[in-house]
Amino acid sequence: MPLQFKTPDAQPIDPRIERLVNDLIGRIADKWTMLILELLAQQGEMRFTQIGRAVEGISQKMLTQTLRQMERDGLVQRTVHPVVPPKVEYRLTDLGLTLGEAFCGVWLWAETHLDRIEAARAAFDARA
Amino acid sequence: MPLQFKTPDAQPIDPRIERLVNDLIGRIADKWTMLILELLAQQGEMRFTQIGRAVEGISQKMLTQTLRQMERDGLVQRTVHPVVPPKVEYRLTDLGLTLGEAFCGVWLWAETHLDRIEAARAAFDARA
DNA sequence: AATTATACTTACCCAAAAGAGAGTGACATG
DNA sequence: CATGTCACTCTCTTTTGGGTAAGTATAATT
Repeated sequence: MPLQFKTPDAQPIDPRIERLVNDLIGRIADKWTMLILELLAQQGEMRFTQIGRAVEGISQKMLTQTLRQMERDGLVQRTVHPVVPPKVEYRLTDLGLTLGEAFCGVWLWAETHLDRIEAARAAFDARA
Repeated sequence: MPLQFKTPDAQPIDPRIERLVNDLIGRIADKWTMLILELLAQQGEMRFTQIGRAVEGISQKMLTQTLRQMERDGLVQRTVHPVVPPKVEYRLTDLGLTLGEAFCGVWLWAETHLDRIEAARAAFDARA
């Protein structure tokens, strides 16, 4: 029988909360979500294609999908203006804004430690 | 021709940095990485199977893979004790620790706003 | 002589995620 | 009358993520 990883030997904090938080982190800690969050945090209100152009490499499908998820989670507010051609605007809710602020530290970290990471990688690859 | 998302119309901050940071975020904003980071931040040094038991649902494969990546990025230090049976210990580097701190805000946020998110979801699903 | 323990690696496979590309509706403009 | 715009949606294919199971090495235990 192979290893199984079933019974934890660390202290169980509060399994219910723990699971929910991990679940939430898993959903929010997603590349596109973080990128869009950053963008909207600094740009305010934006339209669909505007976001698409700004977030490099995202496909229409992922854009819609991510935006919908964020809307469902209460992070963005979606405003449809009933005009032709359609005009839909996205902006962070206050909940989204607070998440943006929480992520701020991560961005700063990334910017700050970019070269250390690249150096670490180079070193690692050289060793291997 | 469908939409293309090529030319940004927002101000280009510094495309090189921007790309690198996004890239980095993309690699770090991964479920397992974040979970292991959290774990090591609060537990200090841990062995392979210990981590495996503590991180619920992770398979050996993903554990090794994630740990290797983190090592490569300079986030964890891997110490092999040449004994039999093998003993390998993992701990965060100072770089890893700072990242853990940066993420701390996100965890707090998740814990704090859990119910608002669940409420938002319920409301959204009710509307649809 | 067989089993146990640890920290893996390798091979195989499947399902889910993501990308590419075309299509839609309704009006405005050339 | 054709073309373009916007915010999508739909379908198809490719890529990736990740699970399962087995194998490896070595020494101590039974």
